[in-house]
Order: sequence, then structure tokens, then C-alpha cells
Amino acid sequence: MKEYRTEQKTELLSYLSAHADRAFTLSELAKEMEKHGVGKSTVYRLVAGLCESGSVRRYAREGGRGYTYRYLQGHTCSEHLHLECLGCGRVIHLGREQSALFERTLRESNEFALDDCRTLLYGRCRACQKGEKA
Amino acid sequence: MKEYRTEQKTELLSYLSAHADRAFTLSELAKEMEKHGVGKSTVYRLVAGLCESGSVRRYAREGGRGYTYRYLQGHTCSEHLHLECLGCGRVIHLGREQSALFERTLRESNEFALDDCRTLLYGRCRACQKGEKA
DNA sequence: CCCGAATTTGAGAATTATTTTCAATTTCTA
DNA sequence: TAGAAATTGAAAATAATTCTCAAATTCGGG
Repeated sequence: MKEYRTEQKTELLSYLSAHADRAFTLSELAKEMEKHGVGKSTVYRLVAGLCESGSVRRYAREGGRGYTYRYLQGHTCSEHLHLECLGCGRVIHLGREQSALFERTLRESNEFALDDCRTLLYGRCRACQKGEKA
Repeated sequence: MKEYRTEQKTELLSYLSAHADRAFTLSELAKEMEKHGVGKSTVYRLVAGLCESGSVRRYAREGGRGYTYRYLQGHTCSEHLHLECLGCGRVIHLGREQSALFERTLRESNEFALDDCRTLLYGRCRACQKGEKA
């Protein structure tokens, strides 16, 4: 099945690029994209595709319905781990060597092959550790 | 607000204990529990509570709707990381020292405070690496 | 440049998951 | 055992996601 390039795909990708690393909900995104002339069904369909291809990742959302998605700027994101701050939601891209170290450790001691793409490490960034001592 | 012990809570906990570490969907669980005389709303409510208290964790499900939940046998699960095999779904409890090592590394090099409870590492266990070379 | 086959879109309907509501039931303390 | 407080569950309400299919779009070849 050949793949056609369409106005809507371009529009969506451009929007995502402009908001890389930021979390979003499909319904939010759909609402937003409708202003740019892309229909709901299409947004859902396209994002599902991007999930498959790996440039968008889906995560469980803290409480409440629906999921959280993230567009991880194409490049080399499949080659390193990501940290997400539970405070501010920011994503930190972990260094390649460090990611590799984690991977190696798990492989050696647990015979477990870590999947960088599916894994997201949660915690708190420096700023948020200070702010919310709770 | 005081907490009452009820037949339904007991029933649910007992069921979860008997199926610890196994992933489930709320609708599945609800259906199952209905056979044990616990209503849907109650299941949803109770599991939400257990999520708050930390003994049940919620994760995004691979494709499709709904979430995946997991009851992590009370004990010391808050003190170590977990690995989930994308092949068989099994959960591996990582050693305490090893978890601590990861935590330390992230803290020292990224000033990031890892949250063991929220984090789940995805990958493939040994058996599944062999089986599905795909 | 235009045609036609293949792909893609989107409006709305259909599903499904989850939450809410509230009267009836149960728990527990005195 | 009475009564206040918490809990339950059936059904309704809400919300997220998927489906359907006719109309529109894409793109390669003539």
C-alpha cells in the first residue's frame, strides 16, 4: 500500500514539531487541529500511525480518562532513554552512553533486553524537587 | 473519613492476591468480580483507591482502549524498580541494590529524582528474546 | 494536462470505558 | 441495638475512541 502525502499530514507534523516534547491528549490535539482544518478521525488515525512508527509515544495519564501522547522529535530518540518530570511534565533526553549503560546492566544481570522506545522514567527534575518538597 | 471493612474489599483483595503481578483491565476485572458478587462501580472505586495507596499501578496499554493495571503484592515494591516483558507480560522485580544504583546515577548526573513507584521498564525477558527474534 | 485507480479524509453514528448519582444497604461505635 | 457515617450497585451520564462509507484527494501514466 503506497503512502500519499496530504495536506493534513503536513499540517499535523508541523504542529507537532512546533510543540515537540510537550504532552498532549488526543481529544485536545484533535480540537486544536480542527482549527487547522484537520478532522478528528484523521487526527486519531494519523497519531496512531505515528505511534506505530515510533515518533509518538503513548503513556498512561495520572488519574482521569484518556492517554497522554508525546511527539519525540524524530532524530535519535530511539537510541536513548527519556525522563519525565512528574512536576512540570518536561522530558529530559538521557545521554546515549548513560542509556547504553543502563541497558548493559539489565542485560548482564537480568538477561533483560530493555526497550528504550517504550520505556519512560518518571521522577522529578531539580527545579521541581526544590519547589514541591511535599 | 473512617474506613469500613466490607465483604467486597476482602473479596477483591483476595482475588488480586491470588493473581499478583498479572496485568488486568478494569472491565475484565469488573466482569470477573461480578461473579464474586462485587458490582462494577465498586470495583472501579476500590481499584482507584488502591492506585492512590500505591499497591495497584496503572499503565498505558499497547494499542487499543483502556488501561492495564497491576497489583504489586504489598511488600517492599515501593523500594525497587520493575521490568515488564513486552512478550509474555511477566513482571520482574529488580534487586534493591540495582534499583538504588540506577537512582543514584540519575540523581548524580542529571539531578533527577527517580520515582520507583511510577516507573516501569519495558523490554523482553530471556525466554521471549529467544522465542520472538522478530 | 487529464484520467483513473488507489488512498485518504471527515461527518456522524456506534462502541466502549469510566464516572456519577442516589436510594438502599452495610458497618461500626456507643 | 440504634443511629450516624460509609459503602454499595443499578442505571444513567459522560467522555474517549473507533467505525463507516461516500466524497475528495493524490499521483503515475498516457
